[in-house]
Amino acid sequence: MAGRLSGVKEIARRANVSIATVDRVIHNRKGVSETTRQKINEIIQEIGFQPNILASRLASKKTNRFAVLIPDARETDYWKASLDGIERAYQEIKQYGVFLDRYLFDLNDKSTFVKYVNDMLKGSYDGVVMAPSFIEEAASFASACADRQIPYVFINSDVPNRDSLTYIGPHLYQSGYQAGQLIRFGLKQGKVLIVNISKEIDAYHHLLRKEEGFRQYMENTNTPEAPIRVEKIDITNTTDEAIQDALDTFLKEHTDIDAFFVTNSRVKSVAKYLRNTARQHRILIGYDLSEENIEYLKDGTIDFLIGQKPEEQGYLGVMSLFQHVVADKKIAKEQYMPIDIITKENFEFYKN
Amino acid sequence: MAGRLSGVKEIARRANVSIATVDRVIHNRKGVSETTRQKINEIIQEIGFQPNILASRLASKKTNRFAVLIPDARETDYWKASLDGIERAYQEIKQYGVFLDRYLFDLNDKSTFVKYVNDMLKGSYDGVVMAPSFIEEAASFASACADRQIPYVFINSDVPNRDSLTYIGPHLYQSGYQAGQLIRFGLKQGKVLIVNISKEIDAYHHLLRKEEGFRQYMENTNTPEAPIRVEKIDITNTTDEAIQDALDTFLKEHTDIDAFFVTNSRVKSVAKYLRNTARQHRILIGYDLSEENIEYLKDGTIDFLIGQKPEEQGYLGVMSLFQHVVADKKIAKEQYMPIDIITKENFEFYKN
DNA sequence: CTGAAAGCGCTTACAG
DNA sequence: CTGAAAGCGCTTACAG
Repeated sequence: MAGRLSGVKEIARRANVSIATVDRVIHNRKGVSETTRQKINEIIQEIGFQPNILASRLASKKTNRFAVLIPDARETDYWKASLDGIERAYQEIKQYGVFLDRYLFDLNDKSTFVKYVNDMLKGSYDGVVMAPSFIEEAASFASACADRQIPYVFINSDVPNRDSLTYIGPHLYQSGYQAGQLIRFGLKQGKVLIVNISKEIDAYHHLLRKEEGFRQYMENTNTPEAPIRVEKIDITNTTDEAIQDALDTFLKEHTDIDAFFVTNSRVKSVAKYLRNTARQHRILIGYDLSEENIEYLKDGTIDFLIGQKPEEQGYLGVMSLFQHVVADKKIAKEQYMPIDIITKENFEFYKN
Repeated sequence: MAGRLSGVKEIARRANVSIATVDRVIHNRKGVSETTRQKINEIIQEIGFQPNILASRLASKKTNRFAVLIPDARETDYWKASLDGIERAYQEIKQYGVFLDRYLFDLNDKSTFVKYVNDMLKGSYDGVVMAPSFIEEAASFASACADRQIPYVFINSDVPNRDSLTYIGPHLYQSGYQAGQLIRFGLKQGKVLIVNISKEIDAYHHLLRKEEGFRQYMENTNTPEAPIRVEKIDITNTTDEAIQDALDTFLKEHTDIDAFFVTNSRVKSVAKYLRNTARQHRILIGYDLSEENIEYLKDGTIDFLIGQKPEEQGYLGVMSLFQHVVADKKIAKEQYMPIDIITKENFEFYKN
């Protein structure tokens, strides 16, 4: 494996000490004289020693327990994909003695989030991955983790001013900015409607960041000859019926909308409306590769979907924890997902 | 790790045999009576035995040697990225006793390809990853590997009718089809020029597949009211000067081109021409996130670049070999890369 | 056909 | 502050 001239045994031989002492130095344990510590460290440098992580985990029998806290997969394709990524990561690392508990809360019931948080704090985990869907509750959970020195990772959305190990998720503002580019490329000039559909205050905050980016793009690129004007509608009753009604009412009054930017995966509801009311094609852009959204992409109602790589988020969430806790590697503070532009023509090549 | 009640020792205890015999059964080695073999297999099923791959590799000291054969990284950003991915994979698997040799041939000198192929055949490798840039030579190399029972993986481009372990790379036809969608979305109607720039017959063949996809999209979506007509130019002298001249000559005669589809990373040369001759913006789409291309994306000369994930290709090439040879996993016959749509607004979130 | 023993590279008590 | 020995779960000769 690592070769016979580069292991702890070789270091011990060169330093004229036992391998136990070498081990102490490698792991910065105390009980070694400064002299021998230095000598050993020099040799480590010299031969470029890299511990054999297989042998290390095998011998130590050390295990780690991680926990993930995300919305229940049954809710949406999005969280299903995230969980898939989590499982994929787990398959890769479980052989290293890592255990993983999954807590799947109900997005419509904040109390399940709180309950699981309490359970998790009792569980004495070595690391946590969470989707901070309920910002305040997540923030206080983060504080509790910090107090207990438990590293935690945010996926999908961030909580400001929390010292997480890393944030893994979309760059919301920039993805709105990207949507702006696509619409301008296809529309040239006219009027576009931003559609925010959400009943959750917490989530609404995220939609606004996308809206900001979108508006900024239009502002930056507008010219007097080819202006694009922006309207917006907030829909807070999220039953499908209510959404259809809200759109109908709005569009009866504003008949000159050429394009729609829906700031989340609810784009399917707008697609449904547009397909039913037909007339002619109008540009429609939204988020996420849910099955329903893809149906509307296929039939041409939706022009573009912006993908946020939920599977990758889940995978990286767990792997980042592993790299940090087990492999002692440096982790980037922010890991923004690519802003995937998905069409009828390329969606088959994106799993999520 | 795997828990004390599920290892070879436990199986041996239950079967009333030694662990050596258990090992023989696990690895289908001969020299075990049918009776004990069955008994052991039953127990393996019963307790759901999964061998500890760490311990296995550690104990066996088995090593594997892989080789990669790709164009020299100095040639282009593209192959630099591919090599990066290969190195990333290698870092992950080297601890399992895998060694990797890199053969970087000169894209402009077929003889270097042939030379390396001969070297590799002498090297008795356990697996090969190659970019079959020279189709015939690659095909005969593939045959030689097959004769020797050496699994081989094609990345970046495929060789028809060869029984590779897997193909990892773009779906050329579909990426051209995707380019068609983008141009129609922005252009609505007019005239588009396909630009093939290549002096290599082998490579030209790939460009044609993209061209086909592009043309098919236009054909499928053309209507009498909003037709898009397609012209094309092949440029086989690939010095920058010659390209500029060829474009200049062509465009003096065809002044009504509204959009350009360049079928490979040479899009930078077309961008240079368009930026220098200015007038007004015309739609320009090409391939690959090279530094130069990104410069033209940033300044607005290029509208879209289609990414082919060279880093990912390199990574998956090596990992597929590892999964097959070391971990004995099933590998999908074709692993098409996503057709990434890259813009000025999202390129920062794509490494390659 | 089968088993006892040594060993992979590292870690962990334990003894000094 | 330091070392000898046992052991992690598996594999590999070697002996019978």
